[in-house]
Amino acid sequence: MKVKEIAKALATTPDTVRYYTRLKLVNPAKSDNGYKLYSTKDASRLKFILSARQLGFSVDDIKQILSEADHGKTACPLVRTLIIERLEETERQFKAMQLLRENMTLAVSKWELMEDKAPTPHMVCHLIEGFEHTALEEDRK
Amino acid sequence: MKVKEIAKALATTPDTVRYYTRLKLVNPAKSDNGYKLYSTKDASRLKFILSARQLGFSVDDIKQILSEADHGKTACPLVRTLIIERLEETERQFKAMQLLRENMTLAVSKWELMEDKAPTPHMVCHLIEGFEHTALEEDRK
DNA sequence: GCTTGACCTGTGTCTTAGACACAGGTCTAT
DNA sequence: ATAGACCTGTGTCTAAGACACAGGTCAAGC
Repeated sequence: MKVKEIAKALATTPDTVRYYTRLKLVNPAKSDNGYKLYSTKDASRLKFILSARQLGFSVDDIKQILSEADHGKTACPLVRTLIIERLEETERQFKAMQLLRENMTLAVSKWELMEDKAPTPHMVCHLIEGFEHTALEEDRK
Repeated sequence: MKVKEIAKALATTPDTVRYYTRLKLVNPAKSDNGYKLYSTKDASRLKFILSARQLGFSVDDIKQILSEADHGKTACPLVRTLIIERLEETERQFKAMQLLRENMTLAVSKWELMEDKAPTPHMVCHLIEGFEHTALEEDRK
């Protein structure tokens, strides 16, 4: 399969496939015209990479995992370590997102309340101006 | 105030303050020794920037908002547009995080179940190998 | 045989929001 | 006078691709 074909088969972009190929995470064969030819083995390797990416692993993590696996090691202990790290990181980010979402929703509803008040021109915007203070109050707690 | 002082006062880093200064989001005065001097006006401008960043606005968004405000415009309509975009984006990311979190937790518990099974050496790791399939099954739905 | 268009190649640059490095100038204290 | 802590501007680095560009290759139609 050529790059565009395999990209479509894996529901990703040719650029992404080329990127992983550049990093030598996959090593496709080359036909004599110079085109890269991806085998089904390459395909499952790419599938693995894409899955791991979805799980939040960095490309660098994946590089390590594949490297261990390529040298005959199980890679399970490494994956164990990495996934625990990832899970913690995800949890942290998730909480941050939750907070951000709350803040935004709060900000929007505040802004709706303020909307029909007379605008004070020196404020950049009631909304953020308002949020700013609440944020500071929060900080002081 | 000099850069390190104002950074501490705003609970951020000197590098961040310098970054915003480089982008001309703030324009501190300069003392004759060449040092930048941040006034309380600069401070509240920076506070605004930091708050907006916390709300998920990009630096470029903020640049636009401040530019409108600096030209005497209210900037409220712009902020209205931007915050609605941001909120949608946040919601999207939040759902993605939720899914990622689920996937990871699921993956970890699966992996714990598999742990005492005999390891099959050709697998990179049961965990991801397993996830890969469920992910694919999900995709086919 | 030739052209056109769709594909491929490698390489290089761009993005975000800062972090970090570096060479050199400046302040304060000893 | 000199050490140490600070400042300056400028340049480079990060992650994970996206995009651009110059040139090579293939299949179809004329």
